[in-house]
Amino acid sequence: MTSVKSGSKQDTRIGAKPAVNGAHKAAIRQENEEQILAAAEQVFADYGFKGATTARIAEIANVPKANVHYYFSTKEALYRRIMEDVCDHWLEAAMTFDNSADPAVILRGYIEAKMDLSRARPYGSRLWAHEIIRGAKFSSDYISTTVKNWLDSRVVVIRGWIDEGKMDDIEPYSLMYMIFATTQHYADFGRQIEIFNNDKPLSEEQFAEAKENVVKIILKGVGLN
Amino acid sequence: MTSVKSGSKQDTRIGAKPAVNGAHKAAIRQENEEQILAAAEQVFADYGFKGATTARIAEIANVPKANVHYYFSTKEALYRRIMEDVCDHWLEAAMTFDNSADPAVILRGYIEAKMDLSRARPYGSRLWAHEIIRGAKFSSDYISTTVKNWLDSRVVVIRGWIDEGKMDDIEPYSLMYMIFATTQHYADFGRQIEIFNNDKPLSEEQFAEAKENVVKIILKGVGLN
DNA sequence: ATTTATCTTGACCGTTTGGTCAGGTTAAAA
DNA sequence: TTTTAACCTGACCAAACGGTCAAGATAAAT
Repeated sequence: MTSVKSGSKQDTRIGAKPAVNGAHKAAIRQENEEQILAAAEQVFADYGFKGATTARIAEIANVPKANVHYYFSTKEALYRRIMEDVCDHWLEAAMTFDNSADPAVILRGYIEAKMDLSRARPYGSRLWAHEIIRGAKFSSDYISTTVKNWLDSRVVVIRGWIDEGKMDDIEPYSLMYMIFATTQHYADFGRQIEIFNNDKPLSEEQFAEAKENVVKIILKGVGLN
Repeated sequence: MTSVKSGSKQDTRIGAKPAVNGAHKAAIRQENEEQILAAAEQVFADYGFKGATTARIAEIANVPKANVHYYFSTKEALYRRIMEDVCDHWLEAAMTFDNSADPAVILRGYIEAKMDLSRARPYGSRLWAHEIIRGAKFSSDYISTTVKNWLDSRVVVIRGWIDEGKMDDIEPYSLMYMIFATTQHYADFGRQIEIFNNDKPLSEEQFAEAKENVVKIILKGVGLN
């Protein structure tokens, strides 16, 4: 980790100065923000908004607490910023649920995308879980607009499939909730699964098998293929 | 609510005194403990162990904060006590998953029992979610013994069904995780579902339909019936 | 009627919390 | 080289935190 950041001692390395147009300062800012954001995502995911402390975030980010407040005015501002990131990633996965292909292909793709997201960014999933469990105090607007609009449009697509006789007559909301629940479970309850798995995280093979099983049960369960 | 509890003023009601053998004192203790436990379950479910405050618990239980500490020595003792209750209720639902009947009947019964528990005691489910998300710091022993033993024994039962050709060859752990996830989702993410449902909690009819859909998808998904 | 055991609670304590700030360092611009 | 703008942080603060306690109130036992 050859940090761009210089310590409190003067940096005398050759080439440590100019670059172009204040690139050094910009790099410092970017690196510090990233470190703080990553630490905050983890701490908020572990303890929720109320339970998380700025001191712990600073400790994990490896910066003094005052520096956290230099980059993010308040704990709430930091939390909101991370929620935005989480939502952006969720939207990305949502985009894989288009309506341009075979229902089975689309559902498989969406389930796999969500499970991969669960594995790649478990902290984001857990943060979302905290947020909803607590009553969605910061994100009810986002859910009742962006997410709900997306969900409702997918429900229409699914109802279309049902009307065309491509799948069983299943209430689409129930199906979508099931997909949400199952895919996020592998992140949110990852610790529990780990304990059941003899205190070892799921290997890549185990996770791939789990993914395939989830796809298989759901697709067959709604009469696809 | 004709409280047994007398205020700070003297209680001069006829019949307010003896009962039998200190029954009044016992009733006071029971009522206060119940009120505190109910309040604590809610507050811990909302904020997790770290985020919850004894002041908030006292406020909701409608007793002075010092009284909370009179009945439960520490915040942690109170938390552990509630976790025990939650585990007891989980065990009750687990018992419905016996191995004495038809696989479809057993699975249906277990799924319905877990969903009913989700609806009847959403706070317990959310508290469990907090506990696991944070890393099961208080309950990893319980999970790695009681819960794991139960789960492993159910996995054996399911493998038996598969060997007998009664259902598809599905990894039993994947199936059980799916049931855990989906049934608990209706409690843990109840707020999200409520928002999707036009800001109204699911009615009894809606919930019954959801339950039936979950059962239908999973049973068909694993090739039962 | 008196004693004893339990219940009640305002006031308090040491610690942790989110947040501030003055005074310093460093890098870029002039 | 000097100036300026951005970055850094130890020390600090008021509020909130978990927990304690002495003194009083109430109910059961004697």
